[in-house]
Amino acid sequence: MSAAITAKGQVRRDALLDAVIRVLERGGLCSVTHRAVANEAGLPLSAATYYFATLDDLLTGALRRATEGQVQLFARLRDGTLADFAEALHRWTHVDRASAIAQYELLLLAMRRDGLREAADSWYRALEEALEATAGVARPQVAALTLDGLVLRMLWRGEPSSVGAIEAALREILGDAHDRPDRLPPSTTSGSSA
Amino acid sequence: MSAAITAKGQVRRDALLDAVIRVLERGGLCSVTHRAVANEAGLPLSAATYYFATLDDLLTGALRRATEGQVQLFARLRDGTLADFAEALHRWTHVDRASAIAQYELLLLAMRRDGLREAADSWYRALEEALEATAGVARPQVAALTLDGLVLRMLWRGEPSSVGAIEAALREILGDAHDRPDRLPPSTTSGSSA
DNA sequence: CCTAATCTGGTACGTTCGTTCCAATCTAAG
DNA sequence: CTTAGATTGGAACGAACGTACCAGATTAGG
Repeated sequence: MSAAITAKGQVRRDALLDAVIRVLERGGLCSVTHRAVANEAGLPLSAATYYFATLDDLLTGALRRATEGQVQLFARLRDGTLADFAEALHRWTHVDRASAIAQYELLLLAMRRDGLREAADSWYRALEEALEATAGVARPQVAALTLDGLVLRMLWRGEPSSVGAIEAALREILGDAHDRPDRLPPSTTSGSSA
Repeated sequence: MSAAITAKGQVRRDALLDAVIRVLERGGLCSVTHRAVANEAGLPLSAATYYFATLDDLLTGALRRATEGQVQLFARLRDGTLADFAEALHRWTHVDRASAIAQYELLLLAMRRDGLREAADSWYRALEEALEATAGVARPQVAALTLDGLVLRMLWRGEPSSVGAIEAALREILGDAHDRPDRLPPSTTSGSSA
C-alpha cells in the first residue's frame, strides 16, 4: 500500500460527480452514462469507469454530493430570515430549476436503491431540523411535509413564481393560521405560469 | 378512410400502456424500451412501435392512463370516510409501493416534457378538488401540499406505516390544530421502518 | 534510487437499443 | 366481392452502451 488515494484522483472524482449533475440536468436519468459523464467532464471514458466502476456508483456519489449542498442550504435557513429563505427557494425552484429536478430524480432513485436511503434520509432530516430551529414554526413536522409539497408544486406548475408570493406562502405554511383561513396567496409581483 | 381505429387496436394499445407501468415498476424509467414493453405485453416489437412511434408516446400515454386511475381514487375520497381514504393511501404507498413510485417517476418526467404538463395538472387538481369537497378541511390548498409531502415521506421513509397512523396523520393535516400543538403521531399499530 | 500501486488513455467485444422496411393478413365500407 | 386502409410479424441497420483489457505514465513509500 503506497499511493492510497492521490489528491489528483480526488479532483477527478469530484469533477466527474459534478458532470453527472450537469448531464442529469440536461437529459434526465437515462442519459447518465459513463461516456456522457466523462465527455461532460472533459475526461476519457476510462477515467469514469476507473473511479466509478458501475453506473450506480456514479449516481450514488452524485446524490450524496448534491445532498451535502442541500443540507448546507437548509442549515443556512436556520440562521437567516424568512425573506432570505424565500429567495433561496425561488432561486432553487425557478432559476436553477433543472438542478432541482435533477436532485429530485436522484431522490426518487433512492426509493429503489437501498444504498441511497441514507442520503435521502439526511436530506429530509436536515429540512426538519432547520424548521425546528426556526422561530415561530408551530408544527415543524407538518411544515416539513408542506414545504416539500410546495417545492414540488413550484416545479410542476411554476406557482408561486415570485419571491414575494413564495414568502407569503411560507408565512402561511410556517406560521399558525390565525389571519388567513384559507387559500395560498396568489402570485403578487409576477404573473402566473405559461 | 375505413377502419379508422379498430376495437382490437384499442385493446392492444391499452395492453401496451399497462405493460409500461409494469416495466416501470420493475426497473424504473430507463428500463422502459419498446422491446421490454412489447415483451411484457406478450406482443411483437412491431406492435409497440406501430402504436407508439416514439418512446415519448409510450410514456405519455402511460402517464395519462395512470393519472386517470389516480383521479378516480381521489374522487372516491370525496365521498368516503377518512378511514377509507387512510386505507387507500396505505395500500397505495405500502402495498402497491412500486406502482406509486412508478407514477411519481412519470410525474417527474412531466417536469421535462411539456406534453405531460396537462396530465400532471389534472392529477394535482383532482387532489385539491377532493380536499375542497371533503368536510372539515380548514385549508384545502395547504392540505394538498402537505398530503403530497406525506405521500413522498411514506415512499421514502416508510412512515407512517400503519393504516391507523396514517389516519391520525390525516386528521392532523386536514383538521385544524386545536388539540395537538405539534408532532406527527408516530406509528401506532406496527413498528417503525428499517 | 527502486518498487509497487495508482492512474491514464485508448481499443475492442458483445449486447441492446431506436428505427426502418416490407410482405402478408385482417377489417370494414361500398 | 372488392378494395383501400389498418394491422401484423419478422428482419435488419447503425448507433450507443457497459465492460474488459492493456501498455505506458505517474506517484508515493522504503
